[in-house]
Amino acid sequence: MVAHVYERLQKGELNPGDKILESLLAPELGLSRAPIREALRQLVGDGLLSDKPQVGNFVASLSPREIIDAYATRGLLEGFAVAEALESFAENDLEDLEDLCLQMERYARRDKQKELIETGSEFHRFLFNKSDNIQLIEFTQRLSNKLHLLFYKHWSSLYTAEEIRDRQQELVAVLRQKNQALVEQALRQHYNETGQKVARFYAESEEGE
Amino acid sequence: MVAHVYERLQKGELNPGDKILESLLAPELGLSRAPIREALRQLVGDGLLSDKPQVGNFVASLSPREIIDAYATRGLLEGFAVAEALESFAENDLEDLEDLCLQMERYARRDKQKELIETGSEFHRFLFNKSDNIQLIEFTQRLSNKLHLLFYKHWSSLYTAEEIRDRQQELVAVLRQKNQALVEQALRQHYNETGQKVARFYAESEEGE
DNA sequence: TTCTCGTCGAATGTCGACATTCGACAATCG
DNA sequence: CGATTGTCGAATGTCGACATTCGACGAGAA
Repeated sequence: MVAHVYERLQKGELNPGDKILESLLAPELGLSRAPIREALRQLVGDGLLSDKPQVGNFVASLSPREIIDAYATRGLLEGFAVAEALESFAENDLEDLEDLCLQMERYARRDKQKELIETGSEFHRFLFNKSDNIQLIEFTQRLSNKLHLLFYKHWSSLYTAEEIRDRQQELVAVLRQKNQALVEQALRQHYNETGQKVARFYAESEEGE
Repeated sequence: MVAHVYERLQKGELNPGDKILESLLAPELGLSRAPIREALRQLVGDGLLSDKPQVGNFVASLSPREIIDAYATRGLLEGFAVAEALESFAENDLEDLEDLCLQMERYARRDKQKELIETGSEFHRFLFNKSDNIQLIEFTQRLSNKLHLLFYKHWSSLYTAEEIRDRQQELVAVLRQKNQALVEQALRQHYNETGQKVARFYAESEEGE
């Protein structure tokens, strides 16, 4: 199943560039190669793996530029989605979002990496939930999977607890103004900053190998 | 191969909702079911087919709403890509684009459907070529394939020859102004209009069945 | 020593057959 | 007569084996 490979990727047992041997995964999961191949194809479609015909599947390895671009694209999509659904954010929705900000701060302070990331995902899922543009949702979901998995390990070390809280709260504050263009711009910048940071962080950690 | 199914879809031999029997395609192409399944998975990933587990693959059938959303998303992506690369459009690039506009008008007048569509694709490919955001390019390519194939038949009957020329020329005129926000807005509107029109057209042609 | 060529192993791509599951039809019951 | 259930066919999902191709290793020549 694809969930198994997801886990392996999260646990860091598989690093970017590593080759995925279907002939190893198959007996490991007690399945034949056919369903394994299907799962791998799906992961390739999600951008988590890259496929070289007649050679094999490899864990995707993004260049700093690709990382930045991927985050920028995510900001573009999410900014548009939220701006379109801006009207449907009621005051109590915004308060829920602010609660999530504070919760994230608490998790960040206590080094609860897993819970922090999960709450962060929930925050953005909440933002997106109001959108009903299926196409947009699908693309964003894919990007989210991709980025989430590739940088799961680093996420919690990018910002301090205060920065996390402030950055998220700023987004909520922009939502309150009910200005579409502003919301788009804010989310783009939000993701651009994170993209830059991830790319830098990633480049440094690659140097040490 | 996937190209074969593409053709069948273009020729209208396969209509939205139709079931794709892999056990029919396999002998037809002289292959076993394994490579057929891989090709179908790819088409599902591109959004051209939908997959119901344990049931089969079907030609994707979009609701008017999904059509509108897909075009809106395309406008979002292309608008952003072109706006980002706005600086790199030189005057002779713009002139090339204007030539393409006139060529489209000629093809439209002479009912050269195939050439018209191909030139239209070239126009937008040209717009996109300056972008180097791989993630953006990939998403747009997918959307392009999807929309192109599903509405190939109708494209040439949506606008008159003059409308086609004017609409494209207006885009070039906006490019000339070198204003990012304006470009984004223009391309979004461009695709929104087309999306609305395709959705209407499609809904009407569905009624007659 | 270094470059080239040939061989070999291993992993992917493909195949045909089997198992499983879904959907339709029909017989039975209320 | 209508609804429910059981049966049957057919298509998908899965499997193990074979064919093909790529990459590495090693031998030989310059």
